[in-house]
Amino acid sequence: MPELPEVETVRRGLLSLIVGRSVKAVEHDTPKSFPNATADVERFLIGAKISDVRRRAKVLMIDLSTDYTLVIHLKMTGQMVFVAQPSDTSSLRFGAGHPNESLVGNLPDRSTRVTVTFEDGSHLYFNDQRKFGWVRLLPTLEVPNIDFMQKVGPEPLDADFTAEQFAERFKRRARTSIKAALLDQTVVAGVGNIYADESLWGAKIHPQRLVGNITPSEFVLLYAELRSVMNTAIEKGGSTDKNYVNAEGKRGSYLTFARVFRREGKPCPRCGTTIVKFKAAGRGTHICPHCQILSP
DNA sequence: CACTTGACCTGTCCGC
DNA sequence: TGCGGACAGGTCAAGT
Repeated sequence: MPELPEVETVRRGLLSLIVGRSVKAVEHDTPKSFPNATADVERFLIGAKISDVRRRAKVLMIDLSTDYTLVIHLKMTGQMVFVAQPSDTSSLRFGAGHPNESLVGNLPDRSTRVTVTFEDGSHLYFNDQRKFGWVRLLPTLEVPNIDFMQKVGPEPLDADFTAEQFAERFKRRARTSIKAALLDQTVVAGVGNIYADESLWGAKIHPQRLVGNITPSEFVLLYAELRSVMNTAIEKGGSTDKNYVNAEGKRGSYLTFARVFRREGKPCPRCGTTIVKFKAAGRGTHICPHCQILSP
């Protein structure tokens, strides 16, 4: 579930919560979660001070004073949660469904894969129910060289990323569906299932339309909708369906504003037609069958 | 090579 | 109530 807006929300939270703190200890459950050698951890992580928190696509990067970086992918159910005190339950006072509702109880819990303890006694927890996510410790200079960074497409929210560049990126996937192409991280970075559906609805494009049949003006519309939807989602603190929480363990509220995602059976906000859900590009897909038609 | 499907996991929900 | 199976979706490996 963490897509670009969710990872960006976590990044902003961590930036104000952990920069300047020094790492005292690190624990992890399985090598899959944190595959680094103990010697590297001892040498480049323990005692290091957090200097910056960055993001590229859906990948989070925590820079250390040792010129090493913690590279983190949350995949589907990953969370990065900072807790000032182990017994801090102040965030639990909000009711269920409230935008500030905490979705995490006392940490660590059974989903906790990595625990970072800082010198001042505060903690950073990497929780990941389904164990798809990972944390790796790499030299900062080597991060751009890992496979994912070499292949990933441009950042859709970059100020100098134009609609023309956006359309150009899709030419390599002309024979596939527009939804599959949107989800392809090598075309454009950071788009996942939620914002693919939301932006296609905004641009009135059926997800199964072939890329090669999308007109230039439709690409301009899709570009604008994608950026608009993602910016709105960042403002709302991201989308929380089940697991996603920000750096303080709190949910995001974008889904209360979603137009089609998880709204099957409800009316399209534009025309009132009932929204339907089906499978496209291997994913649950939501459309308005009146606004988004397959053949013109 | 271009593209699609399955695997990786666990918790939740649905139907019997 | 219990139980099996479908489902959730980011990415990579394997298959068509």
